Amino acid sequence: MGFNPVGQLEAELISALEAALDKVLEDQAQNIDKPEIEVEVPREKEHGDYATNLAMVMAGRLSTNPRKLAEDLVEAFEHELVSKLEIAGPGFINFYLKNDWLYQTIGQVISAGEDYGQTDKGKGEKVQIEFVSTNPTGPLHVGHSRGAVVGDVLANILEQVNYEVYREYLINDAGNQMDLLGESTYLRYRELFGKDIQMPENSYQGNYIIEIAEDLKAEYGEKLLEIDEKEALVISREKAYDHLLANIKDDLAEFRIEFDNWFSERTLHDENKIQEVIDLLREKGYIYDKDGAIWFASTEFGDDKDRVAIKNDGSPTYMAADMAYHYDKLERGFDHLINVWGADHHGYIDRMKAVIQAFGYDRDTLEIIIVQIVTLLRDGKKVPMSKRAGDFVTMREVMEEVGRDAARYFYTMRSTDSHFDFDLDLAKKESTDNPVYYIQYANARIHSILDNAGDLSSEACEADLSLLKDESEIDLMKLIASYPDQLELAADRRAPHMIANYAYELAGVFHGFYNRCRVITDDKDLSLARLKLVKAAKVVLENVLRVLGVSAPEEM
RNA sequence: GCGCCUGUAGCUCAGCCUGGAUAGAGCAACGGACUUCUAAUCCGUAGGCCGCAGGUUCGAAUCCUGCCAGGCGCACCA
Repeated sequence: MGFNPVGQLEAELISALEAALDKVLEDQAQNIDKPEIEVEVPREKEHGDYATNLAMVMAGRLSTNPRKLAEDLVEAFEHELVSKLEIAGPGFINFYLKNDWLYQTIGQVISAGEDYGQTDKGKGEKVQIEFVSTNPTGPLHVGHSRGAVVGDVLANILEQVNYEVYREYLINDAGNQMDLLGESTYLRYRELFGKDIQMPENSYQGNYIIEIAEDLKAEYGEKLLEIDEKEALVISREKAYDHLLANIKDDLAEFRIEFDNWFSERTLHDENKIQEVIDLLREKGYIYDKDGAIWFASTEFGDDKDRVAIKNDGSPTYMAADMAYHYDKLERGFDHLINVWGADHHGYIDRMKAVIQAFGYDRDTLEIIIVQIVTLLRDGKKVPMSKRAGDFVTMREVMEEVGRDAARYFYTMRSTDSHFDFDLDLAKKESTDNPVYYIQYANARIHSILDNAGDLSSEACEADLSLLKDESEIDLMKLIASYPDQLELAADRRAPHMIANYAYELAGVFHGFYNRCRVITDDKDLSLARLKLVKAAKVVLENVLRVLGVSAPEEM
């Protein structure tokens, strides 16, 4: 575990540069602070495989000419993989590498197979990631889908680089939203028997409520009209709850999203956890009484204002339940907590971090990832989604309209910071415009090549890769080699879209290679070498698609 | 009013955290490539005061400040 060819190469270049710098400084008998040395891949290919600005940074400190310093550094530099050094521009040092490291890497990629991409960056750190966590009061809609996919893919990425990831869904199954759900269902039930009903202003009015009411009718007949209304409301609520939660679970499962734990908020109430947490915080001095309510002094930790935990009617706020829930998380021994929230909850961050601090943990133990809103586009126009009950597009509808693969890819491909315009027409298109098909088509082409190669492909492992010299071959090898590094970066930045973009780029480079370099030719040695490269590309493409949760069809 | 996100090519977006050389990609437009492993592909052309104004720096799309515009929030709702 821990195979990251690009990361390793960069580390080697940096230490070789450091050695060169030491040599130069010693010659000049200088004693000066050394900067953090960095190498980067230049934008322009003409600037080599890597470049460093070290000479320019140091020149300032030594008050010397950067180009002169660069010359000294180049003179002192030594690394077996570097074929050529060049000084350019205001004092950049450009590195040109021998291809050997690529040839070596390709072999390692094939042996690693589906493990390729795994590194030890996370060192087994235990991370809990909580996402989706919607009320079971209706089906998941498009707004939830983005958070669902982002959370899932982020979890996959973290797992790849050896974080021990635990996925959790908090079921908000307590409080007055649930009661309202029960009431809405019961009213619809009464309506089925011809009773006049008046749906309250803020009730749930989607058609799915009527379906649940019909289930109730089928199961209980008129019985719920006859019994005590309180009891009937509870039965209605529980029926709706079971039904809707099952729906949510089905939808997510079909979207290839699985959780390690479904945490019921009710258990916190039933097991008196909320009171326990309030007592604990009161002991610490962060709880006080005012205006008949019980307050949490979140301003002690940077929140805008203090927050009510127990209302003056004696019932806990959602905040109180969340406090108890997060205390429970912390007590379970995770090293780090990540919550994926919709943009409409960003105002909640400070108070939740205050909670974490009040419990005596570092506020950064809890990390909130905010996912910006989604707009659906059809025919280039926004699909209207009013907040009026029932008037929204569900996650299932989108999934069924564009397919799971496209839906998952689209929800992943943009930075979570950006508002996202989901172009339904594009996602459905089976053509070059659609990034999902573009990527999957690359995979299908790989399979086609391997099929055509027949027995030849089994000999490919022994191939002499030094025959691979075409620019498109080198580009492909480089991109393949960078996969573990990309995963580490995406994990670090909590940026699943980087991996979606990587997959797209990989497919693009592969298509370029495919068009330029015919794999199976009369030249057997070259054919074998290219087959080996194709096999490595297959490994990475399949791995990255697995991380994205997108299928890799063998033919299209 | 306060907080968070966004503003980069006609459109959709990368790049910004960690400053670097001529700012990238896809779509749309235009021009090319199929007797060849899948043309669902590839190659090329054109397209930019990186929202505006200051500042820091040898160097700013990137860092800092102010402003403008759009979005989302600012409950004893969840």
